[in-house]
Amino acid sequence: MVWSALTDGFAEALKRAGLWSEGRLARLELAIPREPAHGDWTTNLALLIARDAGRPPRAVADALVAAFPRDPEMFSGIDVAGPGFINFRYAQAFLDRLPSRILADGPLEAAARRGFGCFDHAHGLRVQVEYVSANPTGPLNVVNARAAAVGAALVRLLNATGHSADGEFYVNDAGTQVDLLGQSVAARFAERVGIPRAFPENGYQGEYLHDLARELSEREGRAALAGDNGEAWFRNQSLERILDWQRGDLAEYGAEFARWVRESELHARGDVDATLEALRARGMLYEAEGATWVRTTQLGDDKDRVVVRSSGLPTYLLPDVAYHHDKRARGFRHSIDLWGPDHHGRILPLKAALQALGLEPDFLEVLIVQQVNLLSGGQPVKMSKRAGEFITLRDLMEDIGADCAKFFFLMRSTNAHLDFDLDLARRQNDENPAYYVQYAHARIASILRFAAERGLAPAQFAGPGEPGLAAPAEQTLARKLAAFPEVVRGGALAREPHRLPAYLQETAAVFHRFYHECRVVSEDRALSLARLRLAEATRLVLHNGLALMGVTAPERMEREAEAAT
RNA sequence: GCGCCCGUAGCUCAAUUGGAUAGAGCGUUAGCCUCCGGAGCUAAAGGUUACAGGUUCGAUUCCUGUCGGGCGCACCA
Repeated sequence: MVWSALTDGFAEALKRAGLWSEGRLARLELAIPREPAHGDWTTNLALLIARDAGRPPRAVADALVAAFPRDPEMFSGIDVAGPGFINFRYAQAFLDRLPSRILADGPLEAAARRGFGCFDHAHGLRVQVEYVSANPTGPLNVVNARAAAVGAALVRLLNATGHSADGEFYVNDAGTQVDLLGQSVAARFAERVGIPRAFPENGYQGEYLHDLARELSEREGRAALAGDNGEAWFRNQSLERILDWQRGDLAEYGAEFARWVRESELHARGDVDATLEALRARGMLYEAEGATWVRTTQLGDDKDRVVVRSSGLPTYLLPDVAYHHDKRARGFRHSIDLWGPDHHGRILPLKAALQALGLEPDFLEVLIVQQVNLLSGGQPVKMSKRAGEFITLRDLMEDIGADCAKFFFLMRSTNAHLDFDLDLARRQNDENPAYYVQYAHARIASILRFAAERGLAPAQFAGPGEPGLAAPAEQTLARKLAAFPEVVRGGALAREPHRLPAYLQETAAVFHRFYHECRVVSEDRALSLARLRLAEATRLVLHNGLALMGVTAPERMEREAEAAT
């Protein structure tokens, strides 16, 4: 892989040039320049260490270039440019061999850390990604859908880059929200069977409450209503059913979770109490106004937080701390949590409380998944959370399909608001970027079928006389394919899955250009085989990129009912 | 009032963590199907990166302030 060759090369070059230090190598940043004239790879290392080395940037760059170990099979040119950039240019032989190497690496399987695009950057670092974690009080909404797409993609990206990452879903099945659910369903049920019962203030609204009430057995429900703890029965019955809905929808959507952890487990196991005592033992608690507080201000929070209310019940914070402590105890070295936009106020308190418990300051990383505005006909789709009327994950899957939904959610950076154009997503034509990428994949599959009918397959070689990739469109495409591992590495490192769809759209565009300029299957057998391998390598890269996004890569695509018009 | 996110082409968004001449899609305009899938391609037009300062070799990116939009600021989650 090019990235590791460059990294190793600079370690060697720094030593040979008498400029070695661990810290300088750590500052090495390799990038693929957007301007082709600046080569295929570039680094500003000389600019960064010039001051420290006491020499002008260009002199440092010249020294590094002179000392850089040459591999003519990989790079034909290493140049110093501008104020001191070092630019690398691929050798023709490297580009010619690239398709074969990509095909040898094969399909990407993130969980197995295998395939073209994977590289062991992290040596199995245990990372946990907690995402969605919706309350079990209703169907999953569009922000949940966005979080599901992003979280699942992050898990795959992390595994592809040598982390050992698991997805996890935290179920808030204790506390006031699910109690309120129980009260709401109990009231709806009572309504159904003709027993007067007040609907709770701020109770949950929406059609699904009636569905739940209908599903619950009239016999058991009536008995439960009569008992003292009727609401607990309704709460438990309802949240299990809602959890089943959520699990089913997420599985269908392709978001996988290694574990579903319940808040109630933490209470039952004594983890919450143990956390409280651990905080107390560390001198981080105090009593005031009848409540128990944790000294988070000592660790960067703007106020201390209540962990046990004057009623004796814990606030949300305590089980949250217990949960994250449990993650650490299970061997995860890092936790990436995806939270909704209305929860950013919880970041500082939780981080501070975890430190109060002795966890590393950077153990927890929180990504905010920003809100989604659904647009239809250029207008926002009206949703009323109060009335329980909103578009659900299931609605989205039925309307535009899981592939398209995931592609759209992953197109934008996670922490920016997203305007989701439903009309565009519904369109099955070239304006829809999801189809654009999938179409390129299907088109290549079609070319391969066409070639196979003529006895040509990418695995065949014409022999020593086989031509290289000479046409500009071929070279542009090969260079684009070579960039894929770096997109995966950068996307994982920056937690930015949106780089994948952007790259795939570019790759598809470059392929289409190649297709128009270069006839793949022709009378020239040797040339046909070389181009067929390039096309197949492109198909594999598109497949691998889509796989990281959780989007299918179809062999064929047919439009729905358009011939009729 | 305080905190977080955002402000880039008519619209929706990128810009490789501070890099070299700010790029795509949609929309607009003008073209390309005897040939491997036209769900495709080519070209044109479109910008004082909200505004004003600052930091340095270099700023869309970092800092300060102003303006505008969103979300928080509980002994709910």
